Amino acid sequence: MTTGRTTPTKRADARRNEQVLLDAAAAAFVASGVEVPVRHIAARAGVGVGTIYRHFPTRADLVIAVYRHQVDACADAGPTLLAHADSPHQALSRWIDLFVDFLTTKHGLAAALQSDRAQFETLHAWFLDRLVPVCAELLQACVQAGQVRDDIEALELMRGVGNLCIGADERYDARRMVELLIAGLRATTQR
Amino acid sequence: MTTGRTTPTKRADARRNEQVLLDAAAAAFVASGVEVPVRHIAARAGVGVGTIYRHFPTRADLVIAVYRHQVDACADAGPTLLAHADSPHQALSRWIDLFVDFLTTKHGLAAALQSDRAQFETLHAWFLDRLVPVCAELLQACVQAGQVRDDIEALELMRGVGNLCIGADERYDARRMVELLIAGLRATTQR
DNA sequence: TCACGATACGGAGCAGCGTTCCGCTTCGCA
DNA sequence: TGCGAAGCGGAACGCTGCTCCGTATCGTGA
Repeated sequence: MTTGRTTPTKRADARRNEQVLLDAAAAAFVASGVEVPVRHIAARAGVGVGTIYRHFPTRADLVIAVYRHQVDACADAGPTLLAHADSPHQALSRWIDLFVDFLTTKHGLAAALQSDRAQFETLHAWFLDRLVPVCAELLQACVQAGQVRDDIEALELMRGVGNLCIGADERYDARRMVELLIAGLRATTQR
Repeated sequence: MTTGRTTPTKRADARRNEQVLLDAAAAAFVASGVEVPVRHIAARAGVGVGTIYRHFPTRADLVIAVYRHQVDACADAGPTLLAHADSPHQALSRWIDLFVDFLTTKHGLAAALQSDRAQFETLHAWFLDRLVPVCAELLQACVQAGQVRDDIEALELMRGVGNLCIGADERYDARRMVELLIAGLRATTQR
């Protein structure tokens, strides 16, 4: 607006720092979970906290940036699975598997997504925006094939699956619980 | 040990304050959720925060005290339901209903139970200790009646149900998700 | 090559959290 | 009624996410 041409692109050090930050955050998330303090990430990256907040206005933006590729991959897998699976239900089931994989391998991510702390609302919203349409497409195909009851919304299913993935450990197998949920989803002739 | 008889019971003001605190906490939980700051509860009760911490060494102890009666009632309902229901599965289903009722009517309680914040671990442990045996008894009866698959632990089911109750609102009906989970629990002849 | 404005950085500081600590007050028995 | 024990209040501590601004660095036009 003011100059418009002095520095058309980000400064080299800023670009470098952004990548350093993403790497440091990813490492910190693995080491200490997604709730690791911002200060720790800054220290690991060798920068001040101010630098983090300039690149990523809020914690959630940083988490989103770190996991963006994986979430995108999960979203993209939906149509592919639908096209190649034996049945819509199999496609849905496999896609849910991918989603559960993602959530359970990221220490504390599922819990962070559902935490009612305001800082994570953006994160929550972004995940849903990105993945709900994909889930809805799969679900719709299942319903049309008569393989799944028709009174469940994609949003509801996603949130249910996400919730089930919270706090998985050796005594709580989230995948098995999700399996139960998906089994319960099947269209039932008996009632 | 030292005196042993000077003051056999708590002082009157302490007993009074404990009740005031329980009432204030219950009101604060309803008004602002279980994550309401300790300072707010203290202010509502008209006491200092120190007073809260003498009566309830940690937040979790206060939450436990507030909900103790309701949790006890839920635990007691297990055997009763089992004795009077048409089938073990019906008893289990109704008992889970009670549990879901409890969790969803307490704003944020389910989330607090699963939060990985250390302060809530005691709370989480207490809930499970109290309710898992009851659930196990119901589940066992269902399995023996051949109504439910036999490879699910009570702890796992409880945690799954608890997780599903997190963040219920007008767009996410936790009860319906739990219904799916319980439906998925049924013993299946097909595979 | 260099000067200078735009850009980016670091970290002290703020507000809010749970929890601790200790000087003061109140209770209730002897 | 005196006095030791019990209880109370709230300042203070260490932690959090996040903001703000003086300082340092970059990169371009002269």
